[in-house]
Amino acid sequence: MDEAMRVGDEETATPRNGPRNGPRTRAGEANEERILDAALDAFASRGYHGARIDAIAAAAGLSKPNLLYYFKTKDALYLAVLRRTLELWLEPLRELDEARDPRAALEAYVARKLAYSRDLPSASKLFALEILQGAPLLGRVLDGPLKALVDEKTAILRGWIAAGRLAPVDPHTLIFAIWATTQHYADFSSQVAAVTGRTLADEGFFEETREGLVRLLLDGAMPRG
Amino acid sequence: MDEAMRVGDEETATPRNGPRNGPRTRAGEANEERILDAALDAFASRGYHGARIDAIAAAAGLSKPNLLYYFKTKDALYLAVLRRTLELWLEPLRELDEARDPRAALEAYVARKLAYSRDLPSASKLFALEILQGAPLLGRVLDGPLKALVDEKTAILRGWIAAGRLAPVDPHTLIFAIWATTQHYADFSSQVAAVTGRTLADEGFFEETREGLVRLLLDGAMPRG
DNA sequence: GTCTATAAGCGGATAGAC
DNA sequence: GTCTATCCGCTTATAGAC
Repeated sequence: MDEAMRVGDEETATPRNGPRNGPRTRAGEANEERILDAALDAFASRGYHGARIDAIAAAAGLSKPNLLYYFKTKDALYLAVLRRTLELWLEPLRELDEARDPRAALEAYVARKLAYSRDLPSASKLFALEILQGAPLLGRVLDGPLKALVDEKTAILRGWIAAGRLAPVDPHTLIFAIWATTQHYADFSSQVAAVTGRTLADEGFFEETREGLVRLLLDGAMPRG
Repeated sequence: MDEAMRVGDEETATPRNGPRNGPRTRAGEANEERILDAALDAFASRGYHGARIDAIAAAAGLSKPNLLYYFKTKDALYLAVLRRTLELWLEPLRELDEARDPRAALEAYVARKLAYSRDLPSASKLFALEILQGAPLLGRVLDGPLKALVDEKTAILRGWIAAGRLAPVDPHTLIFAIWATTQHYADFSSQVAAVTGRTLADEGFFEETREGLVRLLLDGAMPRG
């Protein structure tokens, strides 16, 4: 993997996510989308090195050379997948709203993140794999935009704590706990399925889990009173 | 990767973890240990396909053919690493003790798991990678020994709930939440470091995190009273 | 047990016709 | 834009001397 070009380096990156800058047809656009979808699944379930471009091409209904017409290298394809998924990944935290009631705001955030784990498990796994391996390509996103966003939101949490509207929990610990618990159901779905026999696709399990996480994170496991 | 032989299939597996059944010297034992240590780091940080056996050999201070004298194939080496780490991984949950006070027992479990994330981050990452990719080799461990262990412990939690010593939280949700939050600091250490600037190796951060997780999981984020 | 040298095969990437 | 055929480097694994 060419680590010289990272996701954060928008200047040095290909201007468009796509492979070429010239004119493109609607059929070409559609192919690109299908390739990116197939690549997301492949990279998420097998990792960068484990993914095979001929398998991605087959899943997208193209030949291997034809895929490489759209994305010149495996690296470029991986980068394009990462970029396309990035905004989606950062977005839920952005919605954490100072103006709302703390309980309602945190409940909504947990629900949003858990729905993301249900609806886009491959995206969650892709970022998990990338970060697990030291975030070679996402590094600058983590200590740039992500850190800035987290700083902004921890300030909101601190304000709530100062106002007595939130218990004096460490804001980073709380945010990490919400990420970890909700993403767990996507990233470790095979383990969750092995232990419980259920997945988030099961609507009842989703609702029980959402309710259970909210109760646990907001009210704790010890009896109140 | 040869998926025909899984970690759970002890019958069909090599009798010893090592490569040969015959006599082995103390130097040979030491080499095996060094290989397994190097292999754990490599597989955890680069994944099965990304790990290179010549790099593992170099890290262990041997030539590549010499490593292959100890472990005939890359697959056998990966399997041996997974087996050696398995017991260590299952052990903390075993210690969750019905006889103890629920609060003390859960505090101890969180502390144990967090210390594991600090002391053996590669082991945590290795299992995370394996489970993330669908647990091709650990599958039978998850729905066998792990499920049995979890069933046993959820029964304890249910007992505590029935006795009013624990709030009515779903036992699976609680166990998953403890796993997810504590393992997060090992598996996503690069993200934690990017956002907070600290790691569990920092004793102050470890203690704050342990305290913070215990407070959050046991007492919740909302003010009591 | 350990090495140097080499075989064997896979998988990313290219050539070039259509 | 899409394909068939092919190249070539890289990595696992083996041969065989020491």
